[in-house]
Amino acid sequence: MEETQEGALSPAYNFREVEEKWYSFWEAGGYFKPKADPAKKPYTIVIPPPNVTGVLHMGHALNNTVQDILIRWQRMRGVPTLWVPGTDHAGIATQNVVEKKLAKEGKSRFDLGREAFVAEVWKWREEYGSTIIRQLRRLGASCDWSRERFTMDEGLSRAVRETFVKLYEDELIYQGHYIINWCPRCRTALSDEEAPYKEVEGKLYFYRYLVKDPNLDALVPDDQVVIATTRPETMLGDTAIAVNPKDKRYAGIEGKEVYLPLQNRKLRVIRDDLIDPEFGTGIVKVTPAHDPNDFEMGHRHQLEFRNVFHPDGRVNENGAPYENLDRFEARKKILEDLKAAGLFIREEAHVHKVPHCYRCDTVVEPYLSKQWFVRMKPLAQEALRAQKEGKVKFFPKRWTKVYLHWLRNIRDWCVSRQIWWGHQIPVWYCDACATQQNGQGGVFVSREDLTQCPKCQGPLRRDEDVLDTWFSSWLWPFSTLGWPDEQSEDLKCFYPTSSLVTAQEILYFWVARMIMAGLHFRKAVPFSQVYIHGTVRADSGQKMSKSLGNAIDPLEVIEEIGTDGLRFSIIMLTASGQDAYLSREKFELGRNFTNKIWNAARFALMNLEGFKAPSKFNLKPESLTIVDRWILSLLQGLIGEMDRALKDYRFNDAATAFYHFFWHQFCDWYLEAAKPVLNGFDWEEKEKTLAVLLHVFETGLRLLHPFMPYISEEIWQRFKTCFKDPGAFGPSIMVSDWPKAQRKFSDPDAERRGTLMQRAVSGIRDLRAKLNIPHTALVSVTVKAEGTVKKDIELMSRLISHLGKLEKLEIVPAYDRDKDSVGNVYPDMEIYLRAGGLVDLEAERKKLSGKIEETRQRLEQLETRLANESFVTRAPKEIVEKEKARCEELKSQMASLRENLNLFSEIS
RNA sequence: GGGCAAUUAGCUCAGUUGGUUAGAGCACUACCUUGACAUGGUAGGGGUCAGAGGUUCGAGUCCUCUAUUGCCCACCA
Repeated sequence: MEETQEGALSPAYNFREVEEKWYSFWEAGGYFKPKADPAKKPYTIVIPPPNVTGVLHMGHALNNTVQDILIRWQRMRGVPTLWVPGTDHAGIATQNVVEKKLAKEGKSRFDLGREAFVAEVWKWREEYGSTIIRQLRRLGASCDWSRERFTMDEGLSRAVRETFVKLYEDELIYQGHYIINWCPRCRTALSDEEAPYKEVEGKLYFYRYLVKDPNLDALVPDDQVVIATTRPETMLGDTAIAVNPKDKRYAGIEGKEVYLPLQNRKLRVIRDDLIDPEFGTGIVKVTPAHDPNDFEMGHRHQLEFRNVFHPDGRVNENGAPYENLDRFEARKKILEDLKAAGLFIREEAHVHKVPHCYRCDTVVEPYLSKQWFVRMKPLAQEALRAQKEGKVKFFPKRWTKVYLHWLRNIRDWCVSRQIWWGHQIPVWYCDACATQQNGQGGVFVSREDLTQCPKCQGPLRRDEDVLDTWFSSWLWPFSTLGWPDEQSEDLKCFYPTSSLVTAQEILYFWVARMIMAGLHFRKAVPFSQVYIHGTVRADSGQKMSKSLGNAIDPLEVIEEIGTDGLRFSIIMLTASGQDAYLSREKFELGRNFTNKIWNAARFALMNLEGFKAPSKFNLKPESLTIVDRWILSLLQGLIGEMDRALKDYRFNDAATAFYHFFWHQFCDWYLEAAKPVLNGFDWEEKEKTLAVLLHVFETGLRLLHPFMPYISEEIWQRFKTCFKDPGAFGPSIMVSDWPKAQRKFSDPDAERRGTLMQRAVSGIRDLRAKLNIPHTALVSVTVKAEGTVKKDIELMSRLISHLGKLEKLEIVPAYDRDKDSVGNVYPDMEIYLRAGGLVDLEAERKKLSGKIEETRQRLEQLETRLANESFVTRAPKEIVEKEKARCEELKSQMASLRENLNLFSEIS
């Protein structure tokens, strides 16, 4: 850092250098690691592990800044603090990335084979997987990097294996045929949460099915049997048609022999409550293998399940003559053929919702296949019980209801995925033993890899599938701490963790499942508080995302204005739990504030040159001026407010409180008032002012540190040299004490008087500005005030240089204004400025009349209220007293205003 | 269809259990390069708190309804 001769800081703040310097300093000092103290309950956060494929976006920036604030705050409070970092293997996402890379080389994963492909993914992870970790450091995250975990590392793999086996033993995991969401592109199953519905403008097609005409002994189109569908291609898998049992229109329909067009297959005719007679024609084609509702009907009525698609979405042999056509090609062809056969009636525009793959946006196909499921009801029951006992608190509270609703309506979780990157399912099959125990004989679930059948020693076949990514994520709060090793020190010490900070999108995916896993495997909720912050959106209201091109890259912002500026902006702009709408310009807030702090520090250090204060602030309030007592009292209030806000996860309130205090009280008023003292020659006064200034600034830096870690450290380190015993402050601000409010400096009277002083000064400035009196021109001011007010204003007027030049300041108990005066009238003071011939009498008179009218109305309101008996008897006493006093004030104010108005009238 | 939010200054949003004259940032207007800071200072303008009713001595705040917007959930083929 370049320094001027006077020893002040260089004018421009070199955040790049500062940030790099202090982050390595902290890490080298081991401050990110928990300081063990058996007497204290630790504070722990596990990071929501970002995808290894990820790059830091604004959502991460917000999420991790919040966590870092909590961690730094608790650490400074003296609590042993642990923030566990790590990354998620992100099954499909990562596999996609590597597959894309291979595609550029003209290869597919099938060319490599499973083993080589997985090796390729690991290689990719070694090379690029640490990008986001590096970026988290750049953000200032004070994670304990020595405990960094990865959802596929050895320990976590063991946890996953243990979990699967345990669930199997508890009969909470089973294999079943089910309609699942199938992505034909990714060729894997998706959970309901991974297949969000999107509104699509489709078509509803109407066409006739066939019946057998006994007279002709031939199939003919039937005008009675007309169905409506959005997906004609699935008719290849139809095995029935259905109508509502109460639908009178189709009374005789069961008597008909109905046949499927194009394939001329006979269909059953069933009646089912599910059918809405109002929709379409009231007749539904039933495709049990390709629609979730039809699947259920299929079971109810013992229908045939006829699968007509290959896993990649092409029609299979059951769909002849459309075999090998893509599903959408088949749709076209089938419609053409229906038209050619004269069966087609019409089509309607129809907007409906269609599930899409959340990774690749392909239309998801409901697909009948064999998958592994976790039975969720019993797990949800445990979670519901825990919630009843108030074990987990959500911030903001409204998420509790959303969470409970989901738990109460929970459905089984399909955990198998047909991809290669992930935890392979620990299940082995022995074909030889398969026929025993009703076909359940050949299935072996094991903690250890099996090489031969435990029963017949024959060859085994391992289940090809891997587990859903969330199957490792839901164990994260304890798998990262050493589980399943119950003797792990970390597990004993840090589980359950304290807070979980996350976005609303993964409440079901992750938060709810973690709670269930924690309760089931560890008999304790994984964390006691969940803070759910808002989504970061672009100014337009859209979600910020790279694909929409509206993303603001946090790293670019950091390059431009520094980490502290980014952190402060994003926190101050995000109300607790509300979505944040960000644009490039909004970060100017943080940039400007950084600049302000830096310059205030330059000013302070310039003045502190050569000054040495005792490490403990030991001045007595009685020995200080009203200005000192005022700022000290505000400081105590700030500490209280920030503590309350942080406890309630109201980070923006904490940030705003600090911002307002530092800029608009400390800089605008205290530093300005300090200037004349610091430039004066009263050494005793000067020393006291410096001590207060240093104390307030240093305390402020500690309050600021969780929000803006770098600049607070940089300035704090420089301030340290201004103390007689710098060692008393410890090596770094991040391990210094979080400020505690000191009651002896809390002084409501000083605060009241301070406000009054500010008003007097502003009032005088206002008059100057209105009359356009240049700064250098002498003016004479008369203030009507008494008692301490008089003294305070005298003091303030001496201190604030921005008042401009005063010829004379008179503070008098009463004032007869003359024709050259112009005034500001407040409830507790009147300020007049003698300004030669500058006064516009007419305007002044108007202004005064307005004020009188305003005051009269308010007085009237108050008097009516006070006349109201129920107000006097029911309202709290202090409110009534206040109103009474206010009435008196207004009365005298009115009298004085009238007097002045009369004066004006006399003059003219 | 059900649920949850939101609606306050030109814009983006605060407003903790109801209690003096509803706040901030940005934008705007005027003046100011004064020895920390023009990424700044000083002062100012701008709001029938979405609408209607109700509870209360008193409502931006509580209740009901309406309107608009957003999000989540749900089996409309």
